[in-house]
Amino acid sequence: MRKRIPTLEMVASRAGVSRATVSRVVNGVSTVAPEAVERIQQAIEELNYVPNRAARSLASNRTGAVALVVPETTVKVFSDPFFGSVVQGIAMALAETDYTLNMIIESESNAGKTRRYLMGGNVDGALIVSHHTGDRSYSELLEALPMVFAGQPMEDTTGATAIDVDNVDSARAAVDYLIAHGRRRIATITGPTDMRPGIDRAEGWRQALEAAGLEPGPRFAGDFTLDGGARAARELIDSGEPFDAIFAANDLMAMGAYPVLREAGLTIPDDVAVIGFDDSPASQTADPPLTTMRQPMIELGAQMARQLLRMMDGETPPQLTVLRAHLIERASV
Amino acid sequence: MRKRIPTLEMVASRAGVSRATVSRVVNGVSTVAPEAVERIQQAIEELNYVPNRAARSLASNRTGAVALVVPETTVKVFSDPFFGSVVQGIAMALAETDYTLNMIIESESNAGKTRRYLMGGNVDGALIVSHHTGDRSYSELLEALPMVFAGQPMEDTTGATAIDVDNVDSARAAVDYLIAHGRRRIATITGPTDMRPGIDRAEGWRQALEAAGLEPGPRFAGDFTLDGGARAARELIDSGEPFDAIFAANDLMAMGAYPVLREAGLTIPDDVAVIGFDDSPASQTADPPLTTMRQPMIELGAQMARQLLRMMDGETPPQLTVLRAHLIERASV
DNA sequence: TTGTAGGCGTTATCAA
DNA sequence: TTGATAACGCCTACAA
Repeated sequence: MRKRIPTLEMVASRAGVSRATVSRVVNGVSTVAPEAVERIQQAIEELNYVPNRAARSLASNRTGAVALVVPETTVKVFSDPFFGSVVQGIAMALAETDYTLNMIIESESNAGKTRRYLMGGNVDGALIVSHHTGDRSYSELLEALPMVFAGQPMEDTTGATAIDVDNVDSARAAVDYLIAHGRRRIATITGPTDMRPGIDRAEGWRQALEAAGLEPGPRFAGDFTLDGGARAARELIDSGEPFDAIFAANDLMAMGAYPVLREAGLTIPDDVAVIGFDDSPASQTADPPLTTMRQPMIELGAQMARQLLRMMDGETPPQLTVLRAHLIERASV
Repeated sequence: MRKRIPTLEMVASRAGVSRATVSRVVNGVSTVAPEAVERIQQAIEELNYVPNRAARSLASNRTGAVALVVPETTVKVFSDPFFGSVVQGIAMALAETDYTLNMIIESESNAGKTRRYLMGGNVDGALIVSHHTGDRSYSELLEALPMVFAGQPMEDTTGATAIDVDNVDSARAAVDYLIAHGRRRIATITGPTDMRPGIDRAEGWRQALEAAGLEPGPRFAGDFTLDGGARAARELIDSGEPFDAIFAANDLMAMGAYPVLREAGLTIPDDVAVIGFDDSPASQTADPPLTTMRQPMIELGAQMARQLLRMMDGETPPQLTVLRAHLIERASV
């Protein structure tokens, strides 16, 4: 039989005070006699008392919980360093508080479930690491619950608070680096053109070339996958256009290009420099190790959490906070 | 101002019945007149009613939540495909139920927090993806809360239910594969000898050789890192012992051995076959792509969740469930 | 500084 | 098949 869980009531009677006073001590209200505090704390200790969250939540109308909304597709690529690090940042920032993280997986099959959960008074706020961000289902929620998004939504969801990495700027930095290393015919393998990072990184590439007075190099579309990168690289080579560097919109595509370049008799970085984006784990073990842009994912997660904490405190934080990726120099440039 | 959240009471009055009846409908109790059900459901629809979890939990003494306990160190290597996939499996299995996943990060700084959380009636059960499994802090909890562990604890925590991969068996399968491909002098690079997987995989290697009537090949200790693998490979070569294959206890070490072998003038797989363990992402992009054993992590997560569900239903599931890794054939053998 | 008492939204036990 | 009604454990005016 499970032992009976101690209640406030039990602590009170043991300490010889009322429940109200115990409640005050538990919640750190200062208007309690030091001596009483002492007695009560001892009773708590002895009984091993832990406040019941449900009761507390019911009475106070606050839950002490935060929702972490993840799309199922992200879970599928859970090993995606992006997501993992963001969660790490969130978790770390939250660990210092008393908030609990409720992870909720969004999928086709439970579309309404997420909404119900968020509306059902289960959490005090929500962190959305989802790509469906533009969904109007969220816009209703926005007025009901403090929410912070990872990544700027495609559609300009009004009023949404988001933390994002400046993809344009970061891509430009990557291309600038290639230019600084003497490359002049810089090709790009882009991401899908219906995803923000895909678009923005291509734009950064374009801007960098323009700013340097170079003519735009060849450009081929990938899909953020290894195979997509290989395919794009092949097209690039078949096109016959000259190039001495490739800016790939992510590491996977960059590494997909590696064997294709090699088969074409090109060596990296002598004949062609390659730079990626993401600093994914495999980029380190690639041969040669891939130079890439690392996004401050942990920081992004931490910022999300901090913003949300502020919002739950009643503050109105900035709509959009932009972070910047930084270069990881390895041997592919 | 936030709109007032609809309550059971409101639904009841709108439908012209008592709260009790509404509660019955919400909870799917069948003893309600079809006509009443109809009216009530409509009222729920119109008001957009969602049951308040805290109140429900308080009254029913069940939370509808499950804790997912992760050690901070795991979060640090969150991109660890192991963890990600396990979570994915858990999430998927739980998505079909009404349980919510409460992720809780264990760290030095909040040691007691986890315990308090689990004891505080916050969840109906816990899934532990932690390596501190042997800690006695858990053994107390075991009697208070249904818990399922990922991976068999080193110390035989009594009464703990765990799902694990059979490392001995899986390692043996890997080595059998090498043997089937004609290798006869099979070396191993082991993991740390104070970790279960390290020990067990080495044991599987030994057993496979013994069963095939081969004499044990050279054996060197690594530490599951890239560098450790390289170091061990160097020792192996320097030892002068002949070998035509290496079984590395994980992919990272296998890939760490690659450049060392190459420098020694050995080609893979012609001169020496290499097989890893884990099917980590980088193993695909390695050159040559690494043949490896993939652990059924998603399945493991799903099993954990299912076992826990059973336990929360009052059943007593098996103490230990063992899964088996399967071979991913690539080009390194 | 402390205690009293009402209420938070559900569930569950009885009667009816 | 339904409805009162009493918990559930805690918070929070309000009074003392």
